[in-house]
Order: sequence, then structure tokens, then C-alpha cells
Amino acid sequence: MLHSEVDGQTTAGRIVEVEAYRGPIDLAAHSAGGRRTPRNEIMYARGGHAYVYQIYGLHHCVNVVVGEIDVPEAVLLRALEPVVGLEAMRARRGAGVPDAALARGPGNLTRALGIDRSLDGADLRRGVLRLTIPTAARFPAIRPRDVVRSPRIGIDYAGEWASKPWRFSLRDHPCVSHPPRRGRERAASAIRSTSRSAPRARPPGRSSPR
DNA sequence: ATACCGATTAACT
DNA sequence: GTTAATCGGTATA
Repeated sequence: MLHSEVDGQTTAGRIVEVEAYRGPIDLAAHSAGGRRTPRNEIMYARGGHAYVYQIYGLHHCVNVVVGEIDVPEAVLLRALEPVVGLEAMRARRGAGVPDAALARGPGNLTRALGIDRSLDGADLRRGVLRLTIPTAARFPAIRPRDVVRSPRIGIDYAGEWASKPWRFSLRDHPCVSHPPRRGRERAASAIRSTSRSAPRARPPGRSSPR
């Protein structure tokens, strides 16, 4: 769960879609090649902080910095299932936006929660922007088979790194942006099982007829 | 100083 | 499928 308290409004949502960005080796990451600038400085901090940056001059994206100090890795939060403060989210997103779309997509997520560059570097353990683990009573535990891996969005310039399946989303969840295409998506549990067994008799394809 | 471009979105054809 | 919006970061001069 991601919680925000901005402008007197409390909002929160369950994280349903993320992407991993893996430090210097990953050409899709802002820290590719060890690049270190005022914008991405927080990526080099210890995990647990927010990395917020502006993109296309219009939108903001929020990441969870992970890893040890000087290991610039982060997880982009791409979509939430709105849980708390839906009225505030609707007010920020404008009329006519379906509830499932309030925080669907990284730019929409930050707008719904009122996140901007003033929260860059925020400590996600406490403060106005917080990460929590919801109780099992509120949300049933997520089964590995319901976590789908797929290529990351919007990084076609990154060569071989563009095809790494480092996007993770909840299968068939209505709040996931750019729903992974059947055949390209693979459940995490299937990855695990195939990686330690012989190749499949049948190549991966559309898992169910349409 | 100037030019290019992006971890996007909404509105188009 | 395509494109405009819009500006800080980054590279180049």
C-alpha cells in the first residue's frame, strides 16, 4: 500500500503494477552507466526513499529506491487500486474518470495522490508519503501465479534491456495500465517452474482461446 | 546559448 | 495506429 497526506487530504492505494530499474548495467535506468545527477541523486541513497521526477514537462513518476547505499536501483510504481480518499483522487483527476483509472499509469498515480518533486527523497517509512504492508484481513495474500511478468513500458531506446521482463502486475486487475498481452505475459510461478524443468512440449502462446 | 528528448497522457484518425 | 502538450535535464557549442 502507498499512502499520502498532501494538502490535508489522505489517500492510499494498493500497489498493483511496478517496474524494476537495475542500476548501472540497465540502460533503461536513469542511473545507467553510473550516471549521477541532481535529479537522480536519491537513487544512490539507501533503500526506503522516494525518487520523484518530472517527465515530459507535464507528469511526475514516483519510485521506491531499493538496495544499499551507492547501488542506484529503484522500483517505479505504475498503478494503484484506490482504497482510501477516493473523493480526493476524483477531485485531483477531474470529472468523468472511472475509479479504476484514478491511479492507473505512473503519471495518473502521482496526480491522484498529489505527489510532486517536493516529495523527492521522502522517507517512505514515515512522513507524508508512506509504504505499508496491508493486513491479510484487508487483502488476501497474493499468489505467485497471479503476478504477471512482462516487458517494461516506454523504454524502447534501451536495446536488449527493453525486453527484460521486469514489469510486474496483478493478473487481470482492472487498475493495471497497458494490460500485458496474453502470450507475452507469464506468471511468476510458471517462470519458476519452467526454469528448473525441461523445456515445454508446447511453446508459450495464448494461454486461453478468445 | 541552443537543441534535443523523455520510465506519459489524452485526444485524435 | 498517430500526435500535441510542455519543460527540466542533458549534451553540445
